[in-house]
Amino acid sequence: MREPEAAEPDYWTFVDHAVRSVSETLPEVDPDAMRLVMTLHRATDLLSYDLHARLGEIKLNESAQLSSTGLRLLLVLSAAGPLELRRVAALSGMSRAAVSAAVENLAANGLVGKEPSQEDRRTVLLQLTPEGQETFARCFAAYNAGEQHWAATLTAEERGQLVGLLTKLMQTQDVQRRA
Amino acid sequence: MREPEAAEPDYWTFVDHAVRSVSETLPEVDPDAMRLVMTLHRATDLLSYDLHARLGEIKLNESAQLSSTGLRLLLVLSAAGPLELRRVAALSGMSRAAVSAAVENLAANGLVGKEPSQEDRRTVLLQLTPEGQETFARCFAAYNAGEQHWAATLTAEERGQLVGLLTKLMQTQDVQRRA
DNA sequence: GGAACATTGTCAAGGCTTTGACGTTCAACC
DNA sequence: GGTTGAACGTCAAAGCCTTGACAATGTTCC
Repeated sequence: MREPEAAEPDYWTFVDHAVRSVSETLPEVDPDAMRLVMTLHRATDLLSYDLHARLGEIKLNESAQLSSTGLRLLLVLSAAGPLELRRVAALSGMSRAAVSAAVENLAANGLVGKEPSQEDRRTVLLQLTPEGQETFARCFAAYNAGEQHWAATLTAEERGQLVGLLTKLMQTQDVQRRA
Repeated sequence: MREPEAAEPDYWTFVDHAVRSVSETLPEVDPDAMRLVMTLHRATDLLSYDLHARLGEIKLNESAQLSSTGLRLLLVLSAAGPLELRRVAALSGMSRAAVSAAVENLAANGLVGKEPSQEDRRTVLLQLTPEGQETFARCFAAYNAGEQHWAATLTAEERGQLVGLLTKLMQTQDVQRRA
C-alpha cells in the first residue's frame, strides 16, 4: 500500500492515472481492456521513438539520410527477394502509393532497382542493388544494436513470453485488416 | 516438426520470415531482440488500425468526425482536469504545435474551452466543456467496446502478464525520450 | 474474338505530424 | 531594477501517409 505517485505524471505513468479516472466515471468501460491497449500503444510508441532517434544519426550519403520507412522497405526486399510493388506494400504495411514514392527515393540513391516484369507488364519488380544490400547490412546492424539495448531488460524467457502473448492476441477474430 | 507455411506470407507472418532470413545473412544481429521489437511493432500496428477503423464510424456532428488524436486529447483532459497546453502535449505524446492545431479544431466544435491563465499569462488553460464530456463519454465507450473485443482473446491472467512484461520493458535505461 | 470487370502502379489532393523560428511573458541574477 | 535567459503558444515550411481517381494491362465469361 504505497502512496500514489507525485503530482505530475508523465507520458508513461499517465496510463495508471487515466485508467483509474475513466473507470470511476464511465461504468461501462472495462479497465482491464483499456489498460492493455493503452499500455501496448504507449510502450511501442516510446520504443519506436527511441529507436528512430538512434537511427537518425545514420547517414545514407552526404545529402540524404535513411528514413525509418526506407529501412523497412530494405528489410522487406532483403528478406523476400525480388518482389512486385504490391507485395512490398502488403509486407511492409504501407499503401501502394507510399511504397511507390519511397521506392522512387531509394532508387534515386541507387539502393533498389526497378524493372518491369515480363510476365505481367502492369507490375514492376523491385530488387536490392549490391549497394542496397551493403547499406541495409550496415544500417540494420546499427538499428539492431538499439533493439538489443531494449531487449536486454528482459530475460530470454520473458522475451519469449511477451512474443507468445502478442501472438495469441493477434488471433483475435473479426478484425478489420488492411486491404 | 511442421511444414513451413505456404509461399505467400502476409504482414503478420512476415515477422518469422524476416527474422530467419536476416539472422542467416547478418551474424551480428540478435534474432531474439529483432523478433521482440518487430512483433511488438506489428501487433500494435494491427491493433491500432482495427480500432481506428471501428472509430471511423463515430460522427461528431453532421460535418466532422472525431479523429483518433481528438479522442486522445479528450481522454487526457477528462482524466487530468483543466490543464495547460504544454501538459496536454506531454501527456498525449504529441508536440505542442500538434496539440495547438488539434485543439483549435476541437474548440471550434465546442468540445474544449480555452481561457488564458491568470497566474501565467503565457499559458492557456484547456478544459472539457459539458458537451465535450458527453461526447467523450459516448465515443470512448464505443472505442472501449473494440478494446474489449481484442482483450477477450487473452485470459485475465495473460492480460496482467502482458502489461507486466511491457512495464518491465519500459524500465530500460538511457532512453531517448521526448523533450 | 469481344465486353465487362478486376488489378497494378502512379498522380493529385488533403490531412496530420514534426522541426525550427518568432513574439510574448515570466524568472533569475548581479 | 534592468538585463539575460528561459518557457509558452503559434505560425510557416517540410515530410510522410492515406484515399480516391486514372491509364494501362490482365482476366473471365459469354
